[in-house]
Amino acid sequence: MSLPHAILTSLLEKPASGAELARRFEKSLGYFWSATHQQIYRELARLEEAGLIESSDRESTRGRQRHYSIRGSGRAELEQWSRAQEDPRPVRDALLVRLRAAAALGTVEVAEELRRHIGLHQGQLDTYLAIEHSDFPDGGSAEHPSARLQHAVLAAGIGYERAWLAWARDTLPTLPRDPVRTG
Amino acid sequence: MSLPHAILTSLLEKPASGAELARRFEKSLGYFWSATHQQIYRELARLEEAGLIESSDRESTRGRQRHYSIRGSGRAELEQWSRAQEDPRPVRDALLVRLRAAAALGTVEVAEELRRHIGLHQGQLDTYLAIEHSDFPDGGSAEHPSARLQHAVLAAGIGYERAWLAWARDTLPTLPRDPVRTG
DNA sequence: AAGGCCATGTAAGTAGTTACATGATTGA
DNA sequence: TCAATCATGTAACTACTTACATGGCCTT
Repeated sequence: MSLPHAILTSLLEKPASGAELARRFEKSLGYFWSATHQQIYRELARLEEAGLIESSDRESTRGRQRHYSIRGSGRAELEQWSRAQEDPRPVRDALLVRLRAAAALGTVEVAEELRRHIGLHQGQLDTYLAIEHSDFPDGGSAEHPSARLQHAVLAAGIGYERAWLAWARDTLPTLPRDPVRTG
Repeated sequence: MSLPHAILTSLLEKPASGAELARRFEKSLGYFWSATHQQIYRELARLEEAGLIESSDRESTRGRQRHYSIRGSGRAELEQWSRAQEDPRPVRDALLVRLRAAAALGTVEVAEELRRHIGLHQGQLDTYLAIEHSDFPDGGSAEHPSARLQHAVLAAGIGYERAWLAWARDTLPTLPRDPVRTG
C-alpha cells in the first residue's frame, strides 16, 4: 500500500499536476517505487475522494491541467503511515528464476543475457551517481537532517546496483562458455 | 510472467504435489520469487489446462493429494522462456518511501524501524548462509555447471542482503537521535 | 483550421493478496 | 470417534499493466 503514500509525499514536497507527478516518478521517486500515469491518475482520484488531497478543479477536466495539493488530513495520514511497522517484501528477480531454470534444463546459454543485464544495471548506477553528484556535492558530512535522509535513500539505490554488478561480474566467468563468434 | 515458469522449473527438478511445491517456495525458490499456496494451485490448474503439465488425478480432488509432473511441451516452453530477453523490473522498497516521507515531514522517528529491519535482513542473510554451508560446502571451485548456477542464485541473495545491511548500518548513525530510554 | 503534442482519463486483462471453505488423514 | 492437521480449493478484492480514447493547446 505504498503508492498513495508515495504520492502524498511528493505532493507534500511540492503541489503538482498528475503529469508532473508522473514525471517525478520517472526521474526520482520511481527509482524505488515506480508507477505509470494511469496508476497515478486513478490514485489521485481516490485520494481526493477520501479528502486527503484537493485540486483546483473539482470536476473531471479532460485535457485541462489540474493541480493537486495535500490537505491536513493527508499529512496526518502520511505521518501515521511513516511511523507504522511494515515488513520488507521479499525480493522478486525474474533473472534468478531464469538462471535456476537454466540450471535445471542443463543446456541453456545465459551468459549473453547476463551481460545485457549488466549493461542495464550499470546504466542505472550511472544515473544514480550523476544525481548524487549534482544534488549532494559535499559528500554528505554537512547536510541537514532532511537532506541526509534523501541522500540515504539515494545511497540505497547505489548500494543495490553496486552489489548486483559485483555479483554478476563474479558469476559471469563461472558460466559455461558461449559459442565463439567470428570476427 | 515468472510464476508459471518458476513452477515448471520446480517440477522439472522433481515432480510434486501442490503442497510440496508450496513448501519448496517457502524454503528456496521463494527467496527470489515468492508465491502463496493459492497462487500455486491456480497456476497449476492453468498449466494443466494448457497441457504443459499433467497430474495423477484429472478431476478436482479436494483433500486428496494430487501429483504433478512436467510434460514435453512444458519443458519446451521453459527452454524458450529461459532464452528470452526480459528487462529487470525496478526495485520496490516501501521502507525507502517511508524514509523519503520522513524527510519531507521533518519530524518522524525512523531509527527504531530501521533497526527492526536490520534484524529481519540479518535473519534472512543467516538463512542463506546456512543453506550455502550445507549445500555448497566446498567453496564453489569444483562444482559442476548446474550446481554452479544454483550456487550463483544463492550468492545473489547473499550479496543483496549484505549490501542492504551495509547500507542500513551506514545510515543508522546519521539519523536524528531517538528519545533516550530509561534503564 | 489542421496536425501534433500534451494532459487527463477509460477499459480490459493479469497478477498478487487475504479470508475463508471443504474433504481426507492421522492419532489420541 | 472426534479433534487436529493437512491438502486442495473458492471468492473477493487490490494492485499493476497494456492498450486505447478524448479534449485542450500551440504552431503553422
